[in-house]
Amino acid sequence: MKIYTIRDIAQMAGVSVTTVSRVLNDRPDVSRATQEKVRRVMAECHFVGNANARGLKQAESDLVAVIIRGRRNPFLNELAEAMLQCAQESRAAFVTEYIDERADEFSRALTLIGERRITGIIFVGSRIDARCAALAEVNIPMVFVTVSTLGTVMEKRASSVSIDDERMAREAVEALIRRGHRRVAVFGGDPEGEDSLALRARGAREVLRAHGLDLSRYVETRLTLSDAYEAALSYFRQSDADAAFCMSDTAAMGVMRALSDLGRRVPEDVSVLGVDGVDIGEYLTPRLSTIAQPVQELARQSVGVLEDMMERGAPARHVTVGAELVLRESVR
Amino acid sequence: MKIYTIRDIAQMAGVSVTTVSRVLNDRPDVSRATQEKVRRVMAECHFVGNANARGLKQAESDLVAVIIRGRRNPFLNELAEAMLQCAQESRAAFVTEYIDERADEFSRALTLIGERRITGIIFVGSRIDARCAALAEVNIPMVFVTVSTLGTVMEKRASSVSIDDERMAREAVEALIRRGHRRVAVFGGDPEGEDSLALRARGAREVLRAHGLDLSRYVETRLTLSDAYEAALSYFRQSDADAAFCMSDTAAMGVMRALSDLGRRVPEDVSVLGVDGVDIGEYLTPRLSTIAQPVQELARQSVGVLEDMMERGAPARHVTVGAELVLRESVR
DNA sequence: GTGAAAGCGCTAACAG
DNA sequence: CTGTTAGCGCTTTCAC
Repeated sequence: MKIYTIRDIAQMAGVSVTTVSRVLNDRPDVSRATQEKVRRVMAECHFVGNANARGLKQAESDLVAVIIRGRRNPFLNELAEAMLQCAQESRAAFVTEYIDERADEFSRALTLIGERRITGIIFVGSRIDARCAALAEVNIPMVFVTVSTLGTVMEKRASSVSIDDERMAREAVEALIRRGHRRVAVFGGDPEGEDSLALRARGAREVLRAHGLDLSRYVETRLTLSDAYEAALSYFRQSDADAAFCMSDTAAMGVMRALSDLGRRVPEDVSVLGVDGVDIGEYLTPRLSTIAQPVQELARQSVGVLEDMMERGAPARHVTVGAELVLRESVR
Repeated sequence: MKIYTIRDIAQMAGVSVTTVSRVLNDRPDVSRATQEKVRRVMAECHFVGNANARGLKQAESDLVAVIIRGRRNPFLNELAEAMLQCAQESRAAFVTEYIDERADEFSRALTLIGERRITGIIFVGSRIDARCAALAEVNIPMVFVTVSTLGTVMEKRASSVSIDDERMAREAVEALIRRGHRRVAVFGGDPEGEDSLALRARGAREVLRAHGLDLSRYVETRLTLSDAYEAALSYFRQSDADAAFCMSDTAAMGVMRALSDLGRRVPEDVSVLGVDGVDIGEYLTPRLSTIAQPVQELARQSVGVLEDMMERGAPARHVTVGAELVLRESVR
């Protein structure tokens, strides 16, 4: 199978490479006749332009990288899918880049800037921490989704689109308390960071305090099925908690399994509440209660904000979208 | 933030671009001293080579595309992750390319060949059908994972690595029958294709026949949570089936939820058996029985076979790896 | 061991 | 409306 270049096409169509390039880029200044002739030849040869050459030439081509933390994270994948949908209409081309949860997405971003000359970045599911320093000198539009950069070192540089994590955590725990739970366990990440998990921990603490309770039932764990499962297994062996607020649906599933293993029923003995609202949640038995993140909205806004920055040089903006507490069977 | 080119580095290090290029590619013919000097300058500038330029020049760079059908498919994602792991040691660079389940991965492959000059392809979770014709003229190494191309038009051209779908389906249904089930429903895709789902349907049919039963309880559906759920809901409303063999774990989850909605207990009233062995399965209640695909093995073999083809010009090979029937709580 | 120079395929002035 | 020309940043002969 021969791979044709723009030059081959030009020759076959009896025009110059420039003209072919024009047709390729839908430039208006080509006569109908020439255009059709060129298109016909391209179609016959199954011509596909070389992206490397194009990328090399157009230093300013709009290429945005969507960096997703965790290929196995269903929520982030739902979100990425929705973003790519929104990006269809964008003038820019979007490429997804998965990165291991333990890897450093910021240095990866730097590499991407160097090697592919990307002109925009969306960080999906990143944490804001010291590693951000790597981005200090970068001056290309970026937006963080699912985490707010407000009040962090990135505030001025990067936009963010997220739910109000603190408030939603408050609402979640409040709901649990209102339903008679006094011994609320919380499964989350490092409560001292600047990320969304820390905000949720803070929100949970506030509400507990307001009700004369505290965050002493905090279980720090990675939010994976197996880690949350193990954490819950050892925690509930010696705990009288009657509710668990888990900072991701995936973690909640691990916790539910552990409870089941320990002979505790959900929700009769322990209520379980997750975060994210992944589709699998409502297929579980019992159906998982959750704080559903507005995936479409998150996607739409993040792509929109990035475009504003890229096309109109808009300054960093911080958007908060509404999440929804969805009470299903896993909460008593 | 300035983006440095190899030329800048050369200038700063007081050498020629050729030398920098040599260092960049770990060529042996550079003196220790020069090498160190260049490396130091590159490190100081956080130099990252432009992949477009490199890709443009090296028409024969080993770039393989891993085309994955369905970003939301947990099994395929597990598999892709494992493959990328194996690919770390490979000389070739691997890039993942997700494609919608309804899109055409074959024409996408053609485009990738044209625009990124890829030199190898791994199709993850593809179906073999008429669309393959598009690949007829392509002569680059390809391997299909999870589906066998043996006996199809692609047999000579493309390698494949998969489980013995027909046999595993036989084993699955056999296990169900052995446990006293006579009314086995099967949830799968088009039973008349050339893909793995059709093979499974065939295997199921054989065993049923051998036991004086038939495939009349076949429910054709897409193997997603919602589609399988809807299909099962309407099917079980008017069916006396006492077991369901589902051709993916995801579909099995949808079916379990539907059964639960209809007041049928799993496994007391209906046994459910899936395929794939995704990690979430053992966290469900009841724990999902499944035909577990050997993810690591599938990954290792597919990458290995592709490398054999790329580096040694090996002919297409067809590898069958062993799957394992894992009986858990969802089967009586 | 090192450098000069010729492109890879494409786009974008600049002329005509 | 169309063509000529000069690179984008890198690798790779081919000399020295």
